[in-house]
Amino acid sequence: MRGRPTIYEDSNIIKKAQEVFWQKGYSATSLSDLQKATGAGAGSFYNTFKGGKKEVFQKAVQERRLAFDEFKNELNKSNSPLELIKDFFRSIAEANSNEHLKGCIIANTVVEMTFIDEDLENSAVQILKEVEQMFTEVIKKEQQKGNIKTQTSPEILGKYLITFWCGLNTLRRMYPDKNVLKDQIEMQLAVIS
Amino acid sequence: MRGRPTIYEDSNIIKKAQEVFWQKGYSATSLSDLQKATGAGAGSFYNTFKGGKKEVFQKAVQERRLAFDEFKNELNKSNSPLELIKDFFRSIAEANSNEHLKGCIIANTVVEMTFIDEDLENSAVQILKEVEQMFTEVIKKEQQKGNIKTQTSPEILGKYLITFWCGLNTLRRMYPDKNVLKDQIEMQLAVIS
DNA sequence: TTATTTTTGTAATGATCGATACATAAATAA
DNA sequence: TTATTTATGTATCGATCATTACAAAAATAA
Repeated sequence: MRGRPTIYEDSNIIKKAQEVFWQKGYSATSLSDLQKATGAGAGSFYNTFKGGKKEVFQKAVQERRLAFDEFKNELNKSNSPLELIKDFFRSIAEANSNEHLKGCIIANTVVEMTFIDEDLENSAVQILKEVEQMFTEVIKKEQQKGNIKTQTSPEILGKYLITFWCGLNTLRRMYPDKNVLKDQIEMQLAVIS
Repeated sequence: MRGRPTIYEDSNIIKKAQEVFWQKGYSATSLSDLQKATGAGAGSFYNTFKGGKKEVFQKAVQERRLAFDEFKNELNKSNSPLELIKDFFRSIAEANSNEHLKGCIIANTVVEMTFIDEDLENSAVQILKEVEQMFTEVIKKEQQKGNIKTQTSPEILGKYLITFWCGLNTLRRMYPDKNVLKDQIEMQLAVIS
């Protein structure tokens, strides 16, 4: 392959940019912020991402979806998928204060981008709906197996969990405290049993 | 009183500015946006609000708190405060699509401002905590009266309701649909009974 | 009337915004 | 070596940012 070798790998730029976007959101993050965080100058940045700031944000969001896909794979292999979901929620309480304050980049994006950028808004909403559907499917199966007593429909329970996830996204900022969150998460998960 | 008469009333500027902030958030709202929305030019704007954009945002948020105070007063006069709270949540489903997409300006602010402006973040968090406390107090009283069977502590149930409120803030954007939201709200309120 | 006070409208400020232009560096292909 | 290709660093773009400066407008007080 010809040409000067790349020193700023795409994936690394996205990773570093994601950290800034996650904390500051889309609008409040400047190109200058991204250049400082990634080390890449404007030349490299726009050579790699013709779509500029928006393209990098999209890719940072999509990168986050990969983590979700991975979790979904684990769910499919698991014998107790509901317990895996519950443990995922429980693990949130164990995060450090900075992670609490950052919250979920997808949920943050839905709140921030509604009247700002339709594309970014839609792709974030889409991901949340996929997560919701994952919840719903697991609940449906577990209900059929008799592992869940509640007769509430899996659709409503799935929406209950995604609503909880989004609510937790704010509660964590109000109380970035392990003990508070732990009790709260346990109480809310008890609804699905 | 001396001097040229005011044609842009403070309260009116705040009201108009609030509408823009509510939709677009703090960072994405420009002074130009505010001037278009309020009609007031830079002269009037900075003559009235020395603190500029931030001061107006603060006042727009505090104005919203008044609505909360009013509700709190109604709660204190009510014989069935819990039902009043539940009806408040139920009324959310009846909002129009634009209102769903706007969500709650206080909850939005907590998500947006975390790493951006400590003052604005803190005042929004403060308001949510006061709402939570209102929930908690009502639940405590109703439990003592025997109107709530659940033995879960009022503190956890209060946090449950504020978490629901914040979760609903995102769910409404995913599904700005009366029927979806109605069922969801009813299910979540059933936990407090 | 004249002086004083306050609000308003407009022009300008310097800073920063996201993005582009372009020369140079650094590799491979011919 | 020389030509070609790609990435990088830097200068700069016009636009917009939040804010300030300032003169004119419009009222009351003297």
